[in-house]
Amino acid sequence: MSTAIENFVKAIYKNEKNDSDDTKPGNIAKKLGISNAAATDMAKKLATKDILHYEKYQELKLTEKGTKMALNVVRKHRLWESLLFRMFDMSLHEIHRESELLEHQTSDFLANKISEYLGNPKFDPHGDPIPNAQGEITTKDTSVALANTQEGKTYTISRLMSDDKEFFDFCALNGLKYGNTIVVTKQFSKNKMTQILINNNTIILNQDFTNIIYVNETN
Amino acid sequence: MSTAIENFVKAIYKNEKNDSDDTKPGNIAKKLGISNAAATDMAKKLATKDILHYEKYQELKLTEKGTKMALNVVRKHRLWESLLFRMFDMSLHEIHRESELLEHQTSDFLANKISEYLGNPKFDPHGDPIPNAQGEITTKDTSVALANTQEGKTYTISRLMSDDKEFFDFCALNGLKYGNTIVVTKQFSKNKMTQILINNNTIILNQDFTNIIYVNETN
DNA sequence: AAAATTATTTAAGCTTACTTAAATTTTTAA
DNA sequence: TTAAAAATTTAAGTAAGCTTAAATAATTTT
Repeated sequence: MSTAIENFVKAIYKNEKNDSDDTKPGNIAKKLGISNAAATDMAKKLATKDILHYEKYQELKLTEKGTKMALNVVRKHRLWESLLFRMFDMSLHEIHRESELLEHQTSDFLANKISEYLGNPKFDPHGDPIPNAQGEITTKDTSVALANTQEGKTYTISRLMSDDKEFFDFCALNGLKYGNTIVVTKQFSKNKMTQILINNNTIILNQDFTNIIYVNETN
Repeated sequence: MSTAIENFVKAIYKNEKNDSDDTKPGNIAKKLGISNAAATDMAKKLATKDILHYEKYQELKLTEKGTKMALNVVRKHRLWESLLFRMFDMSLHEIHRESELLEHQTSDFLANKISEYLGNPKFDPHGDPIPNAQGEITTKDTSVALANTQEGKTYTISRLMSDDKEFFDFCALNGLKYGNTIVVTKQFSKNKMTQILINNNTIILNQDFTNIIYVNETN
């Protein structure tokens, strides 16, 4: 499968999984930086290959085959991120950028080698789950967005769901890192901000960030 | 630059460097598995980009710019081979196969990270020199093809110049490995075969192999 | 040195993955 | 509920990187 197709099914998969907007061609086009027309064309083509269901003006839905494809690409992406993060001194943004390219030129054979080398990890450095070789995600995700946490409780960071360099720079600067502990000291519901304590520093995050930082309550 | 262009300049570079046949479109086409017409088209296009010199019916010659491009791709290829060989249990053929894909999706940034991690190696697992970040090969190659060695002398293997699985399988089976020591016990000049002693085994190699196994005399 | 062979080039055409512009449908707002 | 806005689709066109077939030039053989 071509890089264009892999990116297309990946975008649908991620949109379905994480985003609130619908899975119509326009939204996928926006994420891929292509025209709506191109997205419609691609959708029609992939429908003939039984990769997704396409009906005029309706949302795009991956078939089982399409979902497998998407998960296979996601697996390679997250394995690369894990490997690059472990081996080299690279930021979350950098590992993402490189993995975005490498994922399409990685055989299943090599992906398995990487996975094995890393001890078949279940999560990447962003806290995102890594599908296994069969395209299954076996972990269950109990984490919640920081926006939905409760004042006074303690949490550990489980996912940093972003591709954005500025966000990751901010995270690195403030110790916001997969596995680290934070205390939610105040929720400003009206202003949609959250105050947290991390590494003895108090910082206030707005919703742009509290919606993409996921945490688990500590027991 | 596209994968097609990178492979094209790489093929010219390798042809000039290693092979005896001329660098006309037909030979490049053969190596890339494309038609002669496609090779001619590509050559004309690259000439307009100052990547190579093209004159009807003449050999293709890389410009300085084109040579730099080729060396940059070769560098990435050989760095990937070195990394995969060190980290995973993969054969010479397997690391080649995977590197052939990864090389085109590797930023200079990542290539430098890999090089640094490996201690800026000067040779890859085949014994081929790795160009530095400036596209220079700083080592000088004093090795000779096994076909041109002298009876009774002892050599160490310095390069296994092939992409072929069967050849590498043969090498692995017989201890023909970068750095290993062999004794040339007999040259059958008439029949173009060479008898060597390796790991206490005597084997006779024909010219297909003695032309691509390079060695250095031991002092 | 002419004929035969081989290689290169030109020409026309194909597929993939896009584009822009116009037409159509759906959704939103008045 | 109708008009306006927004999104989707269709249509036509482009560039890259190929193909095959035919024309042309170079090379080899006799």
